[in-house]
Amino acid sequence: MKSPRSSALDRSFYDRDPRLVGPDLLGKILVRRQGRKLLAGRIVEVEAYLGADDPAAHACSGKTQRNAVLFGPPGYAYVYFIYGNHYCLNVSCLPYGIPGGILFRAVEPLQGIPEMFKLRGIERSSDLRRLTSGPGRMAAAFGITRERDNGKDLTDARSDLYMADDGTPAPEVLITKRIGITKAAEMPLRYIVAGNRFVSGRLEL
DNA sequence: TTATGGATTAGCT
DNA sequence: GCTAATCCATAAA
Repeated sequence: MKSPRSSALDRSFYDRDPRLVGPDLLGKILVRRQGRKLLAGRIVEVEAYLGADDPAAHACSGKTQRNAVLFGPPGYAYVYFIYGNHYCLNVSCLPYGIPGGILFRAVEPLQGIPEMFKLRGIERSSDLRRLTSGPGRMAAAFGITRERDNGKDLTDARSDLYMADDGTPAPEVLITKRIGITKAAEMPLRYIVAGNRFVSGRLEL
């Protein structure tokens, strides 16, 4: 594995349609520096959210204080709080002024697993699949909050939160309908690594 | 100022 | 499978 500093995904990677960025993010690595610990997970499930054409997207009805990051330059973290309990992590796509983003739904834990269990507040003996499988769980396992991470540049390997490429070959990608939404639920904008057991949904215990 | 409902999860039936 | 928990951004007034 190359050094994390040299392997951060650059801004041009995100400066494209979310429908292209989404599948390309599968197999990449989410890196978090938590104190002296390093947390890392391989991305196995994401969803694309578009702009005005996508009724399910937060950016659908225009720019607001909350969703401003989605309208900003590509490669920045959009973190929102949902259902009174959970944070969700996205990355902005497309150039400044054009909204769009990718929601991170699940990763396969690679490094810092004991720390992740601690951040989740669950026993180390729990099913590993429940650790980072689902947007709320994943955000909690990586200690992600709106206060701490919203608006953060994910292309900066000196940051405590960024995306890395360790050179792993692109995995086989499956495309499905998005999960947990009521509007535009039929749009095929969910991308998962074929056969990976850390993908959220049906496969859980 | 108040009302509404959501890109979820855990826990129970 | 079903639902309560629980916050806050947004819209309506």
